[in-house]
Amino acid sequence: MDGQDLKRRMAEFAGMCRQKGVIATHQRTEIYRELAGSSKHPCAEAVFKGVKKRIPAISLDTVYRALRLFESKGVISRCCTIGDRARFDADMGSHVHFVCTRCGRVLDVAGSAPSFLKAPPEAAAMGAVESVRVEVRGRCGRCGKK
Amino acid sequence: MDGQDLKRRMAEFAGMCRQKGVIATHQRTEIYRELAGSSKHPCAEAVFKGVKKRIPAISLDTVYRALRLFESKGVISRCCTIGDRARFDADMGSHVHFVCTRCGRVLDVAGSAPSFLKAPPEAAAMGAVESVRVEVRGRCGRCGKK
DNA sequence: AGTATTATTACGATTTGTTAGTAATTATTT
DNA sequence: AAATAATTACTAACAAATCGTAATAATACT
Repeated sequence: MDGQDLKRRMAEFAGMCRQKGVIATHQRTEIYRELAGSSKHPCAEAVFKGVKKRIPAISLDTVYRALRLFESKGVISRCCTIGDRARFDADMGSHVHFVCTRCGRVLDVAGSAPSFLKAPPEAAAMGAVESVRVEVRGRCGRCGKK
Repeated sequence: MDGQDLKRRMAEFAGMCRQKGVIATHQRTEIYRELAGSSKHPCAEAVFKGVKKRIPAISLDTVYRALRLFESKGVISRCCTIGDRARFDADMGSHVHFVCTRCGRVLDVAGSAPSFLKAPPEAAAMGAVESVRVEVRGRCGRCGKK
């Protein structure tokens, strides 16, 4: 995620908020920026720490509220739970995650074939599919070297 | 899961415990049986309630400890988190889950094509893959009829 | 078999992630 | 600029999960 990408994401954020009736306050904008500017799929606490550098008076509670609001409006997604902390992702496009079972890092798998992101027909027969989540678990490169 | 299947699973459990140095105590055996005998992917509390019928004095803490131990030894897996409760699965084979976003049910998707359970090559390049988890989210048949 | 040793269980108390109530603050409307 | 509505920050609460520990059960040893 370079500066250009982030800029585009922030513009999209403003548009989504307008469209979905979410007031893009200063705090919420910075919370989103923290999430969109990171490739770490951070937990609420990590987002809080990051935003705090720019808005020292922000409260953890506001971060939780904003993340929950964003999620309910489809602006971000709760991508997985590592340990017992929920991790978030500003990228709403279909993609695969690599989750390291040792260090807990969540990495984006670039350019995954679309076949991995379609629901199998047997699942489609079970109900109305809304989304498909593919998570590859294993030991990441950094943890691999024992 | 019929009686025959459960019986086979319990035998496999004994073998896995022996192999992995886990003492198969009475409590642990019943905890595993509760999980393997259910197709509901229960949370810790639900396992506790089930086992309690057979071992009234069992404590919730013992259930948590056993589930954590089993997970760390690869005997069971924590399949997902619904609401804020972790759900568990005794089936360690690759399979797809259908998670109902309305009622929280977690259903097994039978007979999914193996292509859905293979890691994409891009992911395999990122580290040592241990498992692939596919979660289809949507409204289940029961919740579908409004 | 009986004793020593080690591991597990149950209990209670704690910790921790997350949510809720509310007064003060900020943004929006008139 | 005053009034109205929404959001924020604070504190407290809640619930899932964990930890310390004494009692208990299981294993190893002789």
